Amino acid sequence: MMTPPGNSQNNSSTKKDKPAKYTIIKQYICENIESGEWPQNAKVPSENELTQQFDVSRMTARRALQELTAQGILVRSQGAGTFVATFKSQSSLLKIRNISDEISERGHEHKAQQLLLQSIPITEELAILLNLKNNELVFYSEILHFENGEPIQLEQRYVNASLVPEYLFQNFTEITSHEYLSSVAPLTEATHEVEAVLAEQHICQLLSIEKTDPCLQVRRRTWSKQGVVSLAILTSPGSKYRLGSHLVF
Amino acid sequence: MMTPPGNSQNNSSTKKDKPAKYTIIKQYICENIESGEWPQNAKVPSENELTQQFDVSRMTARRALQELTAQGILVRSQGAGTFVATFKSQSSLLKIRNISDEISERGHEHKAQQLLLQSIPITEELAILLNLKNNELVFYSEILHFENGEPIQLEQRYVNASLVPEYLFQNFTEITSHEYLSSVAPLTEATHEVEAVLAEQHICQLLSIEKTDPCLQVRRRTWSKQGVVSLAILTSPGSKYRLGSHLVF
DNA sequence: AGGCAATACTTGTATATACAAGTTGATTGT
DNA sequence: ACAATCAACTTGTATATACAAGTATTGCCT
Repeated sequence: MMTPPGNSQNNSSTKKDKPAKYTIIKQYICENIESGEWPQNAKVPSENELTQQFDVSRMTARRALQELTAQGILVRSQGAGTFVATFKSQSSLLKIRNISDEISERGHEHKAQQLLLQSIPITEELAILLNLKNNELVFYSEILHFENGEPIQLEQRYVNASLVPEYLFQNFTEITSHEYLSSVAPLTEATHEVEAVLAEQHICQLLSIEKTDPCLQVRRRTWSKQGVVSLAILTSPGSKYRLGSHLVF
Repeated sequence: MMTPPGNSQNNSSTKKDKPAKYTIIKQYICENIESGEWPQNAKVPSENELTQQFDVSRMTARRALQELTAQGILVRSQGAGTFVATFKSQSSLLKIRNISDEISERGHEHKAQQLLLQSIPITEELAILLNLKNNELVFYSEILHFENGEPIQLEQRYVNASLVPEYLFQNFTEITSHEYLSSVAPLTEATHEVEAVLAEQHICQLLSIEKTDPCLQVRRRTWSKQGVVSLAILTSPGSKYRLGSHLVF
């Protein structure tokens, strides 16, 4: 009998084969991160150091670091070193931004992303929901277009201002509420907005978190010729669990 | 002025540096997939073939294939070859299953996952929601435990049966409704279930899809010592957009 | 024709090497 | 004291090689 593809999922609980060297190094790194030995932004051993510690070639040590980087656990910087990713660099906030890279990777030309950042009048409800004072909340929106003007994606984020590094603000263009609405209007209908606010309440319940819990909200809506695909995420930064997501075309 | 970390996000629209060789190969592969030249399950040129076509070393060709595999675009099988990933192998359904791999990768022992598959009485509402006849719907649940019994994750999936390959059924243990409820009871409270059903409606609105549209629903809830993190996804398989997500510890 | 073994091809792991390019800190000269 | 230069270290790209291990086909023998 021929085994159908995908059925060869050997139950990983009974793995007697000795693990590969790069796997051992990956586990070593993960254990140090999980135990708190290496906190956020901590420098992890360089390729050469791992080469000596584990008596492997540089390419083997490199593979471990590269795979953990692909998983978002580490961050590498040419010339500087490899570091434990921070919550921010692992969060949806940054992962969603990488969609821009994914698009260009597949050869599609797309306009430089249009970044809009502004303070908005905060409803009392929203302030309670995010457990924030007025000046601590930042509304952050981003639009991507293809070269022909076809909209790809609109993002709207309500973010705790203390989570946004100051230098990031310099890259944003502050616009008036009127400018924002006129640029977004072709994309989003008012009805959707209303529904989104309603859904907000119930997602909170679905997540089993109190409305007064501090949280990072990312709301995402993506357009295509076929229709609309959307995703809403609520992440509690207090927990050690990091919820990441990405969209693949 | 010192550049803060993360600010060195060179706008990828003005990249004059000639791309790396492995990048060119990646684009070549992506273009053939996007144009439909290489459909799902199509065999991609092997490492040796790419080596000759692009006049690079095997390791360079290999890197292109590996990175696209990490992105879920390709699927590799030792001895057989590299293939374009199918919708199923890219979908949330399979990606969520990989959480099990991620856990063991980080050195945590965990029990073999408990798989429960059963036909359930379908409410009329649910049948309309999924646009399915009675015998086409499959309820599929999965529970992960740590070795000490601490629950990690419960998944509940209502899936179009035609999307589930037949051979997959052989791996599942069919249990009675009573057995299921008794095993799930310690994990999920009734109140959460009620809220989930309510949220279902509003997520549908948030996604701007009709309730009669065929869709694949994945509902996920994850436990930790700190609290509960959960994610709900609705994907329209009719569109060419594939929505993937994963959870990182 | 059926079963079996050898073979060719594929991906997986691992090493060794070379140079390019970015970062950091120390040294040196003004 | 300041600035420029240099050296050391880091990651990025690329090649060449070797063997292990899984898959599929071919062809031989019964």
